[in-house]
Amino acid sequence: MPRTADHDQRRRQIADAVCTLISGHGLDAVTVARTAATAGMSVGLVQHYFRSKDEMLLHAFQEVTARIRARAEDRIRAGIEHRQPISWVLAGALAEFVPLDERRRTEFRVTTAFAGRALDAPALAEVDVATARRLREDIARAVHNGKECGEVDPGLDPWPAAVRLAAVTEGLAMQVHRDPAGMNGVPAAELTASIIRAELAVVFTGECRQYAGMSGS
Amino acid sequence: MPRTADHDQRRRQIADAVCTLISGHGLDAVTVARTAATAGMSVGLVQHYFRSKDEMLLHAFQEVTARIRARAEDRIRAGIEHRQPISWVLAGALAEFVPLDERRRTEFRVTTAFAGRALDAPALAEVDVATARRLREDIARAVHNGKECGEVDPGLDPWPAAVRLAAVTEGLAMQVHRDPAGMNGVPAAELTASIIRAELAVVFTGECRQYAGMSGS
DNA sequence: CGGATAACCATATGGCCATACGGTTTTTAC
DNA sequence: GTAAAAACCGTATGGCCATATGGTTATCCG
Repeated sequence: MPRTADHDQRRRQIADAVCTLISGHGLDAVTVARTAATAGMSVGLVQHYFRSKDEMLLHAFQEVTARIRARAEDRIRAGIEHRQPISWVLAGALAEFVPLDERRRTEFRVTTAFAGRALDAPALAEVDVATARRLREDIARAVHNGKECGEVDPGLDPWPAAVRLAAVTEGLAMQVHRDPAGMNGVPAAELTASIIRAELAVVFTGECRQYAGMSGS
Repeated sequence: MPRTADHDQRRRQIADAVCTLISGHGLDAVTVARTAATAGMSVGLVQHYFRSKDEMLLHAFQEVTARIRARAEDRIRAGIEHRQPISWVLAGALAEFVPLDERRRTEFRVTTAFAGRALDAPALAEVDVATARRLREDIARAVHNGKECGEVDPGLDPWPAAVRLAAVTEGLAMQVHRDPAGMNGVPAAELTASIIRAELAVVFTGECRQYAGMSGS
């Protein structure tokens, strides 16, 4: 009987506006009024879809992390279809987190801003922790699968390796964020590629003798 | 002729209050009034020492980064005096940045909060960038000195190695921050030590045949 | 002693923001 | 066609905050 609208689409629209504002002027510049204006709607409508500002921010955070994760998974799926070695696929997926172009830069700014606020906002912190854990699990699974393909030494424990790879990726993202032009004459993209490659070479020591696979437990 | 007070001490006192507030309740909880109360003084006095809130925050950020750096340098100096291998000394210095105890946890929270705000505060960003650059320079110098001691292959370029070591350290700090208890049954301290050790082993491949030294260009 | 100067204080002010609230419009079911 | 429910709007309100301002107090020099 009632008038109807696409709830999820509206909420995504608002989340987009939040991200635009954060990326452009920082998390402190995000007010409900400004978000509504950016999204092209009224303050009241934003309130209609989110009980409070905190709820709105939480949803935006979940939205952006989900989007990044989806991109990484797409890359992995594509790599598998093209029968690339796992280490290649993983290198590409990890590079998704390093702010090397405008899109990734925007995402990095948004997630970093949220991570900063997560320091004293348990709901945001939970998203942050869960996201990081999932990434580690994905990496560990890739390493595990690498064993079956002969790319990884069967005796290697995937977990410390996953923590390590997640750490370099995240740290590298910070470095590139601070010096987008690169360091000591080396462009950021090359630096990133070489460091990730080197780091993966420590784990993926064997040749690939099967096609790549990332799925399965 | 005038009444006199220790300017720098007062400013440090205020910076301490800011850090206490950030660590306890986040950067958003830092107001001039609350800072004054925490520092045990009036709002007017804080204004007397800082023209604006931004100036106050900037000084607090500089203060805390300087303090952390001083601690790392102390560690290095002590290591040199005890004739430890450079890789040992460096391992200890890098571990200073990982939030493994309450003091480091507090510092990590404060610097991370500032790093988040630095996304749209050029003055803070400058401090952040400069701090990171200095750390890389210190690491690169250590690697360079490692060559003269025979711990490092003379053909190795210290710069990518320094970026890489800085990246793992920073990334590891994030991981430990999110999972202070450790991951997959491995305590955070052990995980940290083993990863830093492994990472350093890639660079410091030789035996130490001289006493350690970190100074010099 | 006196006055200049810095240290220090309490309050006023003006702006911004999250949220509350009362309303109008549109759709659909019957 | 009408009633109900949701979509949507604009404004009011109350709180909080940075900063401005007009003071008082202590110290020291001459």
